[in-house]
Amino acid sequence: MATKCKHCPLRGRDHFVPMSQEEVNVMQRFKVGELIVDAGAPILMQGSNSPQLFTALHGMGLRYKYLENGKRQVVNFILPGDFIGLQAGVMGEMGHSVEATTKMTLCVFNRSAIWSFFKDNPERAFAVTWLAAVEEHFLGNALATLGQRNALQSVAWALAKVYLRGEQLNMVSNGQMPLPFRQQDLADALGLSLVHTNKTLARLRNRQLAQWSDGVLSIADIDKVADIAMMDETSVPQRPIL
Amino acid sequence: MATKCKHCPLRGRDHFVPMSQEEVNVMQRFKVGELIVDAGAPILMQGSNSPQLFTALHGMGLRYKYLENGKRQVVNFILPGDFIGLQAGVMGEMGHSVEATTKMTLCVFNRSAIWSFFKDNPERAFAVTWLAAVEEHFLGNALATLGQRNALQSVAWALAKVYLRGEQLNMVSNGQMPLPFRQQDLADALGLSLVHTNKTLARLRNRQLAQWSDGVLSIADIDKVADIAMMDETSVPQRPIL
DNA sequence: CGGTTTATTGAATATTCTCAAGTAATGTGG
DNA sequence: CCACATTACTTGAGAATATTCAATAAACCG
Repeated sequence: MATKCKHCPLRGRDHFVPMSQEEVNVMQRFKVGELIVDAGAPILMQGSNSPQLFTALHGMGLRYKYLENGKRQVVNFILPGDFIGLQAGVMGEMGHSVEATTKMTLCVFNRSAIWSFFKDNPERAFAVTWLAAVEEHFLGNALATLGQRNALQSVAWALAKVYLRGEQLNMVSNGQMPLPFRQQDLADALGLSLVHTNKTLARLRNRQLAQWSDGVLSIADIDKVADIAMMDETSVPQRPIL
Repeated sequence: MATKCKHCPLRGRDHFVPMSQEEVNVMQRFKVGELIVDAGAPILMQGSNSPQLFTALHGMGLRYKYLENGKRQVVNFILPGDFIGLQAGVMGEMGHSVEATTKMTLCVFNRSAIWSFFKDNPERAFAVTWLAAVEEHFLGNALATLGQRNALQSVAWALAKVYLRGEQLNMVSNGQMPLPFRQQDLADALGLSLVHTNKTLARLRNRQLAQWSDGVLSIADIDKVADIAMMDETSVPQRPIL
């Protein structure tokens, strides 16, 4: 029923650091099952102390948090290979919520086993830290976007970023990739209003730089978009998977 | 000359997770020296692959990154106990720069030893991951600030946040703590212009909520400030030190 | 004592937001 | 199959928030 780690659909993609046979076996032992959720389903709640950790296998989702005034900050888009629940895993409490945007398949790990996991598998422990560092790196860039880029640069940055991630995951063909989010999700990720996000997307579309409609993102010249976005790193290094 | 880990000035403070004798010994072996830098000195450069990792012992600093257009995003203020260089340590490259704002004393660790450190000391490896998760948690909140709070709420959030950190470090007395940064640093942290930051600070001052001048932050009623800031968590959990 | 940095304030400008209205696509119950 | 509700996207216009420009004051430094 559940996918075997040795047949993990993610491992083949060149974006990920290769795993030894032994590491795959370790992950297989740590994995306690597979979770399939429908679009719209909540996976983790902000403030919760979930007994489970996940790796996204298929589908897409959102990390977000709500403020008291009802405004929502989208922290990141979740794509296959993303690790979910680290904060609860080590600190005991999630700083944000996670929900599925499309139907998703998730690898399920047991939070109570994380300590023995660390003790017995230093390579895997290092991989967990690596992923945390990757996320920290991303959030620093996102912060710079909200703080220092204007709307056009922000939207260009977000689209280019997700496009580059899509490329690494072999989701891009003919300059197109699936991006099944709403404009409101992007607006909440960039701290822009829906209206302004919409108009900014229209500007990029009119300039023939990026088109995003019906859940499909299409970028003809990624370098031009990255240029508008002032992205310093248009290549993304390998990272491990769990 | 160099501070012995067993006499570390940080460990006494109740904010930090206690360390066993054995853990202290491990840190002592991992520690290769102490670095003292003057105010204004660079410590790590964005994009660099530093051979060293640090823990701040005394003094304060800044994490920041520059964009191509010359704008600067301050990612975080560095206070004693902060771990510096994790990204280079695991990914091989820093996503931001670090510089000293005051004279600083830093514990120095050897990056090349990090792997054996992980292998031989799972508890310490777990602590590193914990710190990474704490930073990720903070950055998520910072993102929500830049994205969803207005200037008054943002400034209130930043001041309350640093004040609470100061409390944990026993730096607060009589509602006052040292905060030796410039208004420009705060502005760059919140994605606001210097002028607007200045005027917003004046508003908080006039309302007798928070005063920050001559490098000293003074908050009479932290709950009121946290309230304006819509902070959900006014208590901060313990965390490990390295 | 000039030169530099930091903080402060006013005024004009620009960006972004909110409000409002309308379209298109989809789904539901009668 | 149609009327109606719902959701996502689009566009225009006025309002609010924040930026830029400019000038001044205060503190610090060599």
